[in-house]
Amino acid sequence: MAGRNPRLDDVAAMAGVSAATVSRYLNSPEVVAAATGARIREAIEKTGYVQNLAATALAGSRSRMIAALVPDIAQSIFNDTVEAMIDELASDGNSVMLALTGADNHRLTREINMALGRRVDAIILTGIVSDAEMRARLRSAGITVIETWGLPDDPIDVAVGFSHRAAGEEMARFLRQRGYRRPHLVVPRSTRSERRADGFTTRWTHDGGTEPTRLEVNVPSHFGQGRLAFRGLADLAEQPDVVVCGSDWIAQGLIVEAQAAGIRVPDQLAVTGFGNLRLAGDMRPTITSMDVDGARIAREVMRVLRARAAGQDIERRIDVGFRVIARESA
Amino acid sequence: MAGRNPRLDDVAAMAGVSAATVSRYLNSPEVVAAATGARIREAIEKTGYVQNLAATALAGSRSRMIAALVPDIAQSIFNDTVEAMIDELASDGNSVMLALTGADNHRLTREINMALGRRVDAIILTGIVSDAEMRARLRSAGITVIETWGLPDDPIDVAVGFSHRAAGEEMARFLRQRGYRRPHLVVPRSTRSERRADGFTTRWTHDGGTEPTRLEVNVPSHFGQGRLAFRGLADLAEQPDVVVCGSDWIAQGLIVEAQAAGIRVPDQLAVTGFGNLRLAGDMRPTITSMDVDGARIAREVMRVLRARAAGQDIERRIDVGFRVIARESA
DNA sequence: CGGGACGATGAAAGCGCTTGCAAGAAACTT
DNA sequence: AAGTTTCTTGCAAGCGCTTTCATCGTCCCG
Repeated sequence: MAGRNPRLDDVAAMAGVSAATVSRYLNSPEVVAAATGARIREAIEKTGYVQNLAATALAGSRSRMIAALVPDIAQSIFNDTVEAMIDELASDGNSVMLALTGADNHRLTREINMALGRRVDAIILTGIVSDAEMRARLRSAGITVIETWGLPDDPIDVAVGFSHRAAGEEMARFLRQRGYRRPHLVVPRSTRSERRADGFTTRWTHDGGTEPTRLEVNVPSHFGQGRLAFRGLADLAEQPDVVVCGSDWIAQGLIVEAQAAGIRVPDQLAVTGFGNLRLAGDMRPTITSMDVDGARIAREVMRVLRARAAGQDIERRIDVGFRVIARESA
Repeated sequence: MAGRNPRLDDVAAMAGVSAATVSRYLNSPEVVAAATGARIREAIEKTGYVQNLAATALAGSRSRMIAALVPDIAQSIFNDTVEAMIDELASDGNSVMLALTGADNHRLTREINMALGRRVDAIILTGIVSDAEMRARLRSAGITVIETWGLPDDPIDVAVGFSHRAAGEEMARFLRQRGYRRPHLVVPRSTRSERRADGFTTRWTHDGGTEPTRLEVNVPSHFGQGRLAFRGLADLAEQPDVVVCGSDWIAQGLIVEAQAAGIRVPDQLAVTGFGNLRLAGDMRPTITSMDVDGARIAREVMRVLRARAAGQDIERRIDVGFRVIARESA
């Protein structure tokens, strides 16, 4: 074993047992005799042995790797969820392959293939896989596939999320009840945001309101887009009394810009965000937002994963809901 | 091949060649004859073959997996760098194992072991590995280890970053030159931030200033801590004329809170941040900050990785520098 | 037209681990 | 004391790929 990494054999030889026994000790210590276990432990210590997990994955049925695909992490509403999941997965002894899919389909496809190639135990998706062929492949891959944040009618395997359309409707109901008349929507170009905006519009007009005006902004959404959105208001024929933003960052930027222009929020212009990020409660004024419990999503994902690992059945659609957090800005 | 994933053999059989040839086609298409290649391509298509990368890693010398260890991603100054790196690595055909180490050493150790076990080709660290034994293990692991953001005198392998001490000194110089007299430091409890604060203090007092007051805040730093920091000012015996914040988020929170209290920034109180996040340029007033080119760090990391893959030599300490971005807030 | 060079391919030996099967030892039973 | 169980452990056959070495044509040149 000079010059190379110690292997199972080396440990076995030193402990005076076979490789099989060492393997058993590693995977289920309780099946080897206590005395033998002690010798093995000592040998591992002495050799500095580190199990080669590539070999383990190949020989065994599980890789203990989970792929998480997210659009981005630079500034993302998903980060809390992703962070919580990675934490939990790590303490269960898994590794997480994080892949960024951006907005385009091509990268999603590439990363799914990569994950499949690595024989991950599960794939956690954020964002929608629209390609039918890919959905079929994932479905037949024989691994756990969890779609998060959205809640499709027919998930690939399991979905953990909420209805974005319903969330939009709820916001419309809330603002209408507060007496606002003329909402303006700032909508990031993502399927989810658009769905919320559609839900809002449907509900608003259904309740007798006039069709809300709408401004589309690029993803990922950030502070600066809120500023742009504020300037965009000048172009509108009629001024809105409330701006419904697709994210808290946009709301934050819009508020700061409005204040700089001497406009009082919410007296002269109300603003709502989405995501209930920490900053929403910290801004002055505090931002009315829509809360989605990212940590809850992470917990449910873990529950699914653990149930699957234990061979138990699990529901296919898990609704974590949402709720409006009424604060000062609207 | 009924009921199981297609293997190299299946493809080989269908294409009428040996497994070795298919393997060659996969790894260096140019060495197999064009006609053979076409047949193989077709067979891959038909079988829906996906290379088992666990087996590839075991048989070959590389795993094409890179481990990236970061303290957190929920709200982190490193995210831009991490995102850029993951992107680049993916387009080079690598997978990224992302692990969160938090503030405590225990998780760092666990995740390094996991990475070593997976036989990753390289480990990219953010944050300092202080444990001498772990440094030794990493050093002797025979893989590329890149420490980022910091710039230790004696890197484990390669370091890409800048001197936090020097950055602190530079900020002191800058503020002194602007005529400020009484700085107050808001310092997140991380080695890097503390080093910058120390650099600031050293330089400031060396130049004849009085020792700056200092408030420590928890990591990860965020908006809300800026608000707390502002309230903390009331407890100071003498009011500062400039608050030097450990991050742009803190600066942002502090500014918003100060404005809510009717204090004009920077006339009555100047504020500086760190990181030059997008929001720093977007706030009103815009925030004077310290720019570290996260994308540049990512690029340099990639350069190191590619040089190593090509067997070339590379310098051990790569200084990406920093610079003060003077804006309205100070 | 013989011989060396070269290009394309196959055979087979691993890479380091897991796991089904079987056997030996030890502990109970009757 | 012989027959059963129950524990422990070893043997050996993979898991699906890569890679060295050897083989077999072809092509080119003198």
